Amino acid sequence: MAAATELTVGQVAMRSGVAVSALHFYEARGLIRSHRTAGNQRRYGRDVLRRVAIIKVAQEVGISLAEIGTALRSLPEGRTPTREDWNLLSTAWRDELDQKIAQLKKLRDGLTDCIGCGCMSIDKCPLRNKGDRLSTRGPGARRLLIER
Amino acid sequence: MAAATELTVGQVAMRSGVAVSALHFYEARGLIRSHRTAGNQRRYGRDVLRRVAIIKVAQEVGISLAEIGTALRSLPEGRTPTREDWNLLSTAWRDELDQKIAQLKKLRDGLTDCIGCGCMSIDKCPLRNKGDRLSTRGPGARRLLIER
DNA sequence: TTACAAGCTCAACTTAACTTGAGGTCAAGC
DNA sequence: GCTTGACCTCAAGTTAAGTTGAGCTTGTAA
Repeated sequence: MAAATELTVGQVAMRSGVAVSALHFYEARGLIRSHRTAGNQRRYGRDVLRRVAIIKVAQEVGISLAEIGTALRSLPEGRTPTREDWNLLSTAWRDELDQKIAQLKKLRDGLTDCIGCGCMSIDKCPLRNKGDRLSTRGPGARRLLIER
Repeated sequence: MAAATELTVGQVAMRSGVAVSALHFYEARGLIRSHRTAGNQRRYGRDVLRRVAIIKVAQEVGISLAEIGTALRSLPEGRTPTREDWNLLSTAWRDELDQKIAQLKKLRDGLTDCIGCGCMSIDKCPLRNKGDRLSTRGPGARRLLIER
């Protein structure tokens, strides 16, 4: 057994709780990186664990992998994320979360107001006409809960 | 021009703001209904506008079409939704919304606590280990923001 | 040295919610 | 009577985030 510093995909999967296939996928998307052994197998530095942790947290916040990738790649020199970097990212993501919460609250309040009114008029219901339209932009599936 | 009571798909699309193809789609999913002219074209009663309005509001709340369909079909006798029905649905959906908001708040508070700590330890970070795991259940795409 | 687990690649499948396109019909004005 | 726009059906495409499987290679423990 070599120095305990290098991890195989299986080990990373185990320790991070994400599937091997997901790690392959993240790598293809440029979210994590590995080098290869002579036999073409992936080996990861320990920093990959922190990266994966960041990815998972960001996903729970509702950030897409594409955005996460952009954020990670925008770190100066593409270096391993430090405490400082994490501060920046988590602050930004917390702000996004705050916005989403605010949006949902607005919607809930509208819904609360509307209970009992039963109007649901296409033209007059405040729920339907107020606020930025989410839909109607380009093809493909819609973002399920909220657009930015 | 016949009595102004019957609407064509195009008219419903216009007045409701959803695409004709989406209306076809909703009909295939059993969310709305139509009858056909001699020439096999769809004609809708005005109640379709209220139904579509309900669908759109529910979607903004983050309810899936499948759940919306179930809710609509569970209305006694499949009748046109009344004020009463709308009350029931909107109350239930508001509660769901409340839960989602609460969940996001928990996440945000965790994120806030973690800012500055920079730990991101897979094993120790409270953000990573606390709370119900969302992922890891069955194949296919994950619900983007929140599982129920 | 021989199993057998763990890796590798690449293509295809999954879900949700629609959209797009092809190929053909219906209706209404000129 | 013909052209034009609105309709119709059905199949296939789109996005996100992975998973699943086939077919083949590595690595390691007995």
